[in-house]
Amino acid sequence: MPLRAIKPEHETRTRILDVAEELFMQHGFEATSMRLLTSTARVNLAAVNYHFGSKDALIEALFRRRLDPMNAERVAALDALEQQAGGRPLAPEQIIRAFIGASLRMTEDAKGGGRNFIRLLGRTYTEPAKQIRALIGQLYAPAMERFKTALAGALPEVPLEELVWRMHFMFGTLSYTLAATDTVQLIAGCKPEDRYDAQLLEARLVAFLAAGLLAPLPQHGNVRIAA
Amino acid sequence: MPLRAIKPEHETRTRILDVAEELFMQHGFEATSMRLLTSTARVNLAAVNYHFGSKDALIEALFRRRLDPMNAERVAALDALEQQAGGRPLAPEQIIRAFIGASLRMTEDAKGGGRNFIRLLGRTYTEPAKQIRALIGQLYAPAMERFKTALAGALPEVPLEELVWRMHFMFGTLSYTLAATDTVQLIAGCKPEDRYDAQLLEARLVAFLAAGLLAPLPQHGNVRIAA
DNA sequence: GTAGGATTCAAACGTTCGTTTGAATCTTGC
DNA sequence: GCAAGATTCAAACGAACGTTTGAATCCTAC
Repeated sequence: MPLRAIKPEHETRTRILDVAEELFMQHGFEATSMRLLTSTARVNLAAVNYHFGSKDALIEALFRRRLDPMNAERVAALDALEQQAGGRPLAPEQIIRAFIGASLRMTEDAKGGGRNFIRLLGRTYTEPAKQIRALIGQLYAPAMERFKTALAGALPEVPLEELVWRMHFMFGTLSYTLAATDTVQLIAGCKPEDRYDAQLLEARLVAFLAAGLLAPLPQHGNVRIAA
Repeated sequence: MPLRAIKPEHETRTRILDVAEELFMQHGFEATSMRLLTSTARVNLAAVNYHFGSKDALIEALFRRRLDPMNAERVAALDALEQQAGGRPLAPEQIIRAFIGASLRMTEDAKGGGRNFIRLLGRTYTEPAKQIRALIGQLYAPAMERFKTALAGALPEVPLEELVWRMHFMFGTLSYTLAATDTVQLIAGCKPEDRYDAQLLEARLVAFLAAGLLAPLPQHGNVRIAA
């Protein structure tokens, strides 16, 4: 067979994962049937159950394939920053870039399906199914802890409890921005292609988030003071 | 029938809507079957189709019931602010409070189901089904335009294109914060009851968002300058 | 009290779902 | 080149889905 160049190691598995990323992003988990998925991927209906075990296991494999490297990249970026700073405290902007950069870079990977995954991921934080949220949380936890420590060092004047909330806000801004595809156009008629000028979007996000993280502490009538 | 105090006008309709709010929030639209819904609401299986026409029409009625008053409240709050300001420009914090106040007040309505709705709404911005997103956008559009104008007046130094993105970020922060129920606990072990101290949460959100909206304009290597 | 519209009811409709099965086919190691 | 494992295939499984039906029941107005 001279035409077959190289034998793909796990061609069926990979093709299922790629198509699942796209269809789950377009229609959601529940609304994507195995029949549509397997026919789109040009594999047999039973292939998903053979290679992954079940639809749920496919979803889990899908997240693990992307999320582990992405969070590893985040932590590595943070490590590099801290090493080259040599003990000096990092600027919050640097930490923010280390965090959001991995996501933004993946949105530029339209060909490889990375963009599909990022948009799928953004909507999954609010996914109803508990097990999916639990998986996401589990895959994120180590990187989260790492960034919490880093931000606490960069923002010593922000109490830890407040910082946790601000990280939460940051997380929300990022995931919503990357996941919502058309809602933004309802706020205003922005040219859709701007969304994928990742460089400009990153600058906008960093400016907004850095200001938010560094905001003066909130004053509230409640006498509860951060410990 | 002395025991029946008052005849509820649309008891079945209302009970279906209330239960739908709760179940859709817990399990999502697709995963909530009509059989579970109607049996939980203690109505006949055919009641949804009789009173609403279909499951999709029920979803639409559910959003209309809450979203129209909520956005009307937002606009009214903004009107009141501008009237009492008498021509003087508003502070961004005031506008933010007018926008997020309606949502936060509804999260305190645990009894009436408002909290269910807010959490459901937050996850619906990224809902896969196009028709649902379109409905949400349509119901939001007038209030959005109103707040865009108000913020543009309060932030004259922010170019309109940048402002639209920052509103987008604000929207994401709010919806994610109100929708995500347990993801925050993965960032850090924050006491869950804090989430529903609406007063404290509002102060935190306003501080974060006001700083973000007022942030210095982003500098990016790209020479594209806001028009 | 009785006609007539509104509502509720149990039952069934046809469809689609995720998964399983067992044989057929391909791939690999010797 | 052949046994053995890995993979693919067509077909079917039982269950659950949203919706429809037509009779039964309730409510209201006269």
